[in-house]
Amino acid sequence: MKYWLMKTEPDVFSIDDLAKKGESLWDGVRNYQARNFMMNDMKVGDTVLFYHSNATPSGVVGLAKVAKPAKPDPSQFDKKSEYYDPKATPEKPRWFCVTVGFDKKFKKEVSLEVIKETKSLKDMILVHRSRLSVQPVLESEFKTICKMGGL
DNA sequence: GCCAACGTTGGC
DNA sequence: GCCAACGTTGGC
Repeated sequence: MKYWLMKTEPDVFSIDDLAKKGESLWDGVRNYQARNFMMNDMKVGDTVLFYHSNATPSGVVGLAKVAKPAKPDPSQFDKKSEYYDPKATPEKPRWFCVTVGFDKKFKKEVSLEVIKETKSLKDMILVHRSRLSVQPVLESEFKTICKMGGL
C-alpha cells in the first residue's frame, strides 16, 4: 500500500466536486514523471492526499483512493479538449490516468505554509520540488498530515 | 546531443 | 499579475 499526493486547482476540480461525483478520471496530466507514477506505481486501494493548488490557502484538504488502474487518458484524442495531443493515437496513446475515488475531507485544511513549518515534513517533494502534480508521499509524512488535518 | 527559447505550474 | 523553477521543443 502506497501513499500519494495529487494536486488540483479547486476552481477547476475541488474535493467537493470529487465528493459529489464519487469518483473521477484524473485526466489532463501532461507531465511524464507524473504519468509514470500513475501508469507504473499507483495501485487500486492506494491512498491519496488531495491537494488544492493555486488556492487561498493552498494545502491538503482531504483523502482520496485510487479506484481504478491507469488507462489511456481520453482527452488526448479529443480535438476539442484543451488537453488534446496531436501526437497521441488510440493505437499509441501517450498519456495515462488513474481513476480516483472520494474518501474523506479533513476537519481542517493542512496548508502549505504549515507543512513548510513542520520539521518532519520538510523533505516532502511538495516542499522542495515545484511543478509535479502527482508525487509519492512517505507513510510517516502521510500519518503526520492526517493527524494535522484532524483525522 | 547540446542548449537557447519557450511554455507552464503554482506560490505569493 | 509577477516571476522563479523547470520541463519541453527544435535548431544546429
